[in-house]
Amino acid sequence: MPEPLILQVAIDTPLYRLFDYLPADTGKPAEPGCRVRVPFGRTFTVGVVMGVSTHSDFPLHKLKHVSEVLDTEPLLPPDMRRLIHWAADYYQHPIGVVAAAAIPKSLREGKPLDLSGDSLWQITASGSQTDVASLVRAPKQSALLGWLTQHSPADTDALTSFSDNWRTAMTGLVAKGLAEKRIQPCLEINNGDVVTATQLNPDQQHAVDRVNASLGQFQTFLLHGITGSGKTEVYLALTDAVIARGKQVLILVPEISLTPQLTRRFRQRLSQTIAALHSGLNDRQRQCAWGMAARGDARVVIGTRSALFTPMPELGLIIIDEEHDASLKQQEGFRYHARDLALVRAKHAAIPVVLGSATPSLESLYNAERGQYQLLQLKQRAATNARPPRVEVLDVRRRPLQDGLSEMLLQHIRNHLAQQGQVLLFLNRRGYAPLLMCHECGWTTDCPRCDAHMTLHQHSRRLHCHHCGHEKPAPSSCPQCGHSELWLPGAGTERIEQALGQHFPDVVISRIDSDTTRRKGALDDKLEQARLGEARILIGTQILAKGHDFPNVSLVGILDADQGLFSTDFRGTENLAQLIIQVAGRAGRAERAGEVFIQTHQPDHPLLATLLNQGYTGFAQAALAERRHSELPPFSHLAILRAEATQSETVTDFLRQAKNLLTTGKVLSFGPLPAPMARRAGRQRMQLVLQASERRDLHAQLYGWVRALGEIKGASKVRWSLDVDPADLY
DNA sequence: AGCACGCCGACT
DNA sequence: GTCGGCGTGCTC
Repeated sequence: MPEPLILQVAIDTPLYRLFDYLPADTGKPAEPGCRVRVPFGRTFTVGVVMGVSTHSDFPLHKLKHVSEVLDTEPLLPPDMRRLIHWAADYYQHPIGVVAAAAIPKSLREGKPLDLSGDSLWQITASGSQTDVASLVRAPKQSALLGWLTQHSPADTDALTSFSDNWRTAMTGLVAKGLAEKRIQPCLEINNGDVVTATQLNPDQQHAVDRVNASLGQFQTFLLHGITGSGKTEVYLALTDAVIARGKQVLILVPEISLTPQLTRRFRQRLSQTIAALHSGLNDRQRQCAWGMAARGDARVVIGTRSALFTPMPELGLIIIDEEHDASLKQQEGFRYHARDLALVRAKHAAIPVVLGSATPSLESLYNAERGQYQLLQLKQRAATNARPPRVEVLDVRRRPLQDGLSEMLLQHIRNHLAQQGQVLLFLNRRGYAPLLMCHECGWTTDCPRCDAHMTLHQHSRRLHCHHCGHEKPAPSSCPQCGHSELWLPGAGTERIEQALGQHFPDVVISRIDSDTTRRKGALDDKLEQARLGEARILIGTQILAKGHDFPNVSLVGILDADQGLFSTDFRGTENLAQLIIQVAGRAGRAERAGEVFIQTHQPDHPLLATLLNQGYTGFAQAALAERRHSELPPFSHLAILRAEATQSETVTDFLRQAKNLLTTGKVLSFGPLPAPMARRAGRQRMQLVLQASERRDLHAQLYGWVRALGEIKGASKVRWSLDVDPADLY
């Protein structure tokens, strides 16, 4: 009797194992990498075959049959399956959940891979010659034809915004030969002229040569290039070289809208099929781009974190832009770091990786220092006449701040505006004021569900909790003592915008934060307005710090550096230093040398001093020395068990038992400690921090420990998650 | 995570 | 009587 064939299937469920199935009754084979529909519990679900075997640990008579094989060709090639296994093991996350993260949603749901692209409708030659008024008997068609003369070709989104029921009219126009449907491939190819490459400067050329010399083997390069030094030119030259060898290139960028910008630049320069994977795509476009890369039709993929999981059969190079950026680490569920996984993928594929940044992470600098990575430096600004900005600390102690702005800073703003400069102000706090306080009795606007204040949003006269989303009308007098004078300490972007409007009534001010850019396309509009110089003062949050080019900005102001200086997190100062350098890099990118002003109550803070006197590298040296001294990453390895429940005793109990389940002295544990915001959205949050000197000791412990956690009594009342290599301790 | 079973309270 | 509250157990 032949041994039964057992299919090992990854299923999107929080269980740390594969599920064994018998082949489909139809006899259709399911190779590893194919999706299968399977009976699971009392329902059906879609899974991916990760392997086949001749035996199962599960009783044979209890095995069910696969109900349908969804792919004839493997959807996930062997290297992707290997990466999924590796990641599930490293992050101690259920393999089915990891596999699900590697596949676009529509494919995860079992739909066939559809590479047909978007539908576009366009006016035909006969349509453009037809007098719109001649369609008197069909007013809807007449109107649509008139609209099409202006908007052809139009996609479904555009047509829907014209009219909800355009399809009937369109069918009529198509029948009359006045309009036609065309399929737009989901990959755009540059049909126009290719912009010629600019001459690389010696630093750039050296970097390109070094990476080119390593093609075909695993090697990590840290490309440390000051802002404006032309990292993108290096990426373009490398991509060109790799494509010329018949290989594909994967480029990862941080979240928040940088993808379109970079994609545009690549399309202008390379007449290549480029797939962009960013948040603006719908499910269809996403799976189409993914599929084109998987077939090898797309030679370049540019995307955010999750694009790391795009199958690319001819992958020759991975580039991680802004490798220090926190958005490369997923902060919920499957908490992977795309940069770290990229290194694993590159190692398996025997190809080089380039990590680019003006402010590399301390981990990467340390790896470069000890020879793990090759350091490539770009020290010259690429644009010939650009000069580095002048940085000045504004000591705001004992000087009255009006709505968060010092008189010194206002004076500088006046000067720059008078000289036709553009001003960019950065404040990582949105809203009008971070809280309201009663001058009489000290009452504050505490969130009922969090250990946090509620922020006043003046425009809507409402209080918002930025941590749980709770909202209510802002009171006009104190609800506790009835006093009518409520004090508004501190300022957010909304308040700065209003104050600036009073100081500079004739100047266009643009506020760029998540409140003003919620509408789709609003961010792009605002960025365009800023680039063109229509808005003379820009005030914004984090969004403004990320790589956008504003050639006319001559003054950059960091309104509250104290926020970062007082951060309790071990990466707090690193993040602040990166932010200051990144934001400062927005100043004076064109012909004008810029000025950067940092408002602080801590002008003598050693971090600021080191950063300003010795630059980012000097700061990094000092910060690494501090990390070494306190045995923090990269000099030790951390994992956090985060847990929350409605009752704090439930959480403490759970974490205490978890701590008792640790079996080795090589892993130290700290806690249970309350999370920095102990109560959030009505739930009590605690954590247990694990620390080990050796990575392998930590991982040897995690495997059994994580599986034992679910067995803890009372665990079902606790929401817990493990974070390996946490980005922060929050 | 879903989903269903199961055993107690307040409704037509 | 039964609708539904969420505790508990299971998923090849």
